[in-house]
Amino acid sequence: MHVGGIRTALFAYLVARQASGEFILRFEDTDKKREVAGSAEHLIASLRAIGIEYDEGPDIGGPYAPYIQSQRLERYREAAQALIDQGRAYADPYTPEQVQEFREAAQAAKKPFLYRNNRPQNPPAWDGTTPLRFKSDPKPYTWHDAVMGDISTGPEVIDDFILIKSDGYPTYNFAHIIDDRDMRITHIMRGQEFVSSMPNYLNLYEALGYDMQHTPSDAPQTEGQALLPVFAHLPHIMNEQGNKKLGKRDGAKDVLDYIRGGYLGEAMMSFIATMGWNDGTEQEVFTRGELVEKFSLTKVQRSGARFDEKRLLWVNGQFIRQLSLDDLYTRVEAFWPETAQNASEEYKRQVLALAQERLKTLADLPALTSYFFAEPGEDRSLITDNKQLKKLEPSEIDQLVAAARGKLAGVEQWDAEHIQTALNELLEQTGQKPGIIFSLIRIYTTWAPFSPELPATLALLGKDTTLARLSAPV
RNA sequence: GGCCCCAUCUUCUAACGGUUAGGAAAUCGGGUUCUCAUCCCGGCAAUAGGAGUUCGAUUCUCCUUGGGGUCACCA
Repeated sequence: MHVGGIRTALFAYLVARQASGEFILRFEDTDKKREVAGSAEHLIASLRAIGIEYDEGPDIGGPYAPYIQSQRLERYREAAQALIDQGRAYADPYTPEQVQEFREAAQAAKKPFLYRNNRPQNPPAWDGTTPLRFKSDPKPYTWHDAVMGDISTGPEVIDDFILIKSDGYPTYNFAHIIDDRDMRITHIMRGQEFVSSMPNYLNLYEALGYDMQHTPSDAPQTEGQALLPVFAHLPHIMNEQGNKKLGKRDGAKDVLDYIRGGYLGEAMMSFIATMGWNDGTEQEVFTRGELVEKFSLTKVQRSGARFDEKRLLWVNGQFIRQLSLDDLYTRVEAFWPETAQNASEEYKRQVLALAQERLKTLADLPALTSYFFAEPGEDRSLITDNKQLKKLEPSEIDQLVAAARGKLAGVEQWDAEHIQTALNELLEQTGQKPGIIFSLIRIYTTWAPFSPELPATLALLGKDTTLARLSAPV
């Protein structure tokens, strides 16, 4: 489940929460040929990881169970039969090859394909082994979309689409409408690609006896007649090149990949919500509570947004820094370097406190902290590439390191404050700049390209380790 | 090709018809006793083009161009 799909779910979730409504999860598993084992569990895990909770669903049940379309076939058959009885559905007598011929003929004539141009005069009774088609009533429609605004189309886009496939399963086009009615769905949010199907859906809603003038938001639910749900079609999230909608094939990572890669669920939620939505102020990151409070479909962008991973990285850093140390500690559990295995919890918490403002993702932890848990490997290039240190003779370096060791050995109370004092005295005694002496100590004790502030680092490393690393043979 | 939707910095975006067109990311400078990060300050950078309406258009209308979607026994 990539960010595009998650965003659709997120917006629906936010609208539901804001209205104190229910957000329900329904599996639309009517394409048995393309079903992927494990995808249901994966999808649920993705929703949970981002922090989207549903109130009714396949695994938790609810008043309109089952929430799995393959278990509701009887409902679709009943609804289909009602349509047949009304004369609004009929058996498709053609073979797939014949339909394909119609399609190619339309293409050759440079016209859009419409099945109804070949609608059979006297279709056979439907026996369930052929597709069942909707007998459309082509007409123009104008409707309101909560995101796109008012949209109009002509009769030429309405066709006799398939209600039930020859394998007995309904199409999405049919099943979702029946389920939505059964489950009293008030809001439909989905990708923009469904806009072009809307006229067909509207035609079916009308055949089903819907009140075409009102929606649940402007009219009370009436017993006899179903009301049209609110429609909100969301613009696509584009790939980073911006030339097509984001999909797995363009390397769109699964949201769980981001979680595994050290991204916070709430950072993902904030980032995803602000792709195509903002509250009109200059606020850049939002907590879930703020999103529920401030989200509005009317402020959703109508144009597609590109997926900008750099911005996600920044948002993630923002959230990491806002976490309490306790909270952060529980979240980084799986990200410690292996060498931290035997370290005490207290020690790890202190290391984490120093690393917190440097973490862009939780996965950065090992690179930032390894020298706190194991002897670092010497990397002389840190000295030879340093524009101040490379001017020094090796003997000068040895003298300065020895002086530092001697000074630090005399520190009685080993904490950041006393180390700082000793370091300042060392500066005076050697007459060297911080850029020389501090760099040297930092490099000898960590052998890392960067590390937290020196006094805190040494304090945490401990006196013995600090002195030992400063006396290592060069 | 028909139909539908869209169009502000590189990117995400703000702007009741009246603003030096704002913020954020990225990037480039500077500051915070060493590095990295944080934080702060500053720089760079946009209304696709053309008509029209209006005293005045990023904003309203039309055309052009560009982009996306769709035209499945997929959703």
